[in-house]
Amino acid sequence: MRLSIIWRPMCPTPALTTSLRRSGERLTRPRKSVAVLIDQRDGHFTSADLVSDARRKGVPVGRATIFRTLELFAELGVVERIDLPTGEHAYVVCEPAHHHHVVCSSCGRTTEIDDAGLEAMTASVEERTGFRIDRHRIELFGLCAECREQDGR
Amino acid sequence: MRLSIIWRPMCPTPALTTSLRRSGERLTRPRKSVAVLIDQRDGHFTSADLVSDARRKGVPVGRATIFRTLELFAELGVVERIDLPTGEHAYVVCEPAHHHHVVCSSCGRTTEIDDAGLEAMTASVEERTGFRIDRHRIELFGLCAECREQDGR
DNA sequence: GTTTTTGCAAACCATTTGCAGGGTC
DNA sequence: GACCCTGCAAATGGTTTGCAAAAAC
Repeated sequence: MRLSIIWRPMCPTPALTTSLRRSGERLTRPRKSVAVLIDQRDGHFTSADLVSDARRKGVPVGRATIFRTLELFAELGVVERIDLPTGEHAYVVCEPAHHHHVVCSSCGRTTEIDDAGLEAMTASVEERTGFRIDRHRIELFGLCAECREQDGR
Repeated sequence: MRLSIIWRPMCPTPALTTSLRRSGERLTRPRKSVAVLIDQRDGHFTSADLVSDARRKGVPVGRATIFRTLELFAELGVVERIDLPTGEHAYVVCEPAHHHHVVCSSCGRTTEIDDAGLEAMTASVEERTGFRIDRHRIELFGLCAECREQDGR
């Protein structure tokens, strides 16, 4: 006798899946699976992380689909691709509106920050350089409060 | 009769080569060649750019050496690796001290900017998030004055 | 029923590495 | 002369792609 195990996706946090619905993208099972895998992550993650998560948990999603779904989520603005200081590419979940992150170098957890004086900064740069700034990449790295406490610093 | 053409490096802008001398690194001909290739560039460039420049100009430098030399220059702080909005990796020449760039999306030229209110920004973020920031990546993209003028905007 | 998405494997591309020979100090 | 650097070609690792089968609308 042979048991076939059907993997059933848990209900993912709405943010990722509703963004699909709202944008008219098809809500397929593999995409839901990727959403679940992302939700089960804490902090930033790489595409390779998701691939191995999927394998380990027996979630039936192909490598290519994970890449394609991450790209899609990035287009929708619900995840963002960031570049770690090491040069690795990683992703973080985020609100479509905000786009700056503080990343903990120890545990990898991220916090979103709002403007935080960016407006003033770009205005100052525009004035002094003659550039007109239209996009930016700002990533801050450091230790979060919890990791600082654990490390006793 | 067969003419063999010996490629002689032009004298590169001091910054790159003196940084080698000063740090005790060997001043080899391939490294000088890479320095020249970089000097002949305007704006940011990729490793692939240098490889094709070298091939086109008949400069005898191996691909691996270009990568190794770029890594070395980056360690010395005379070039910096940046990540373009497209996700491509590129390099820009820079002063060892400053580390923020404004990159023109049209012509690729970069301008270095000093602090520009960053201190205030990180202080504000530290206070509000509990993180202690120890490194950051800040890249601003936009149109430089010249390109704006040409485009009539 | 039409159109989109998936999964696989192969292709691809930038980057790294091992190693023997050559250059620099 | 000792040690470092170079070049080649092969290995690598992440990401993309072509295509037929499967799923979503």
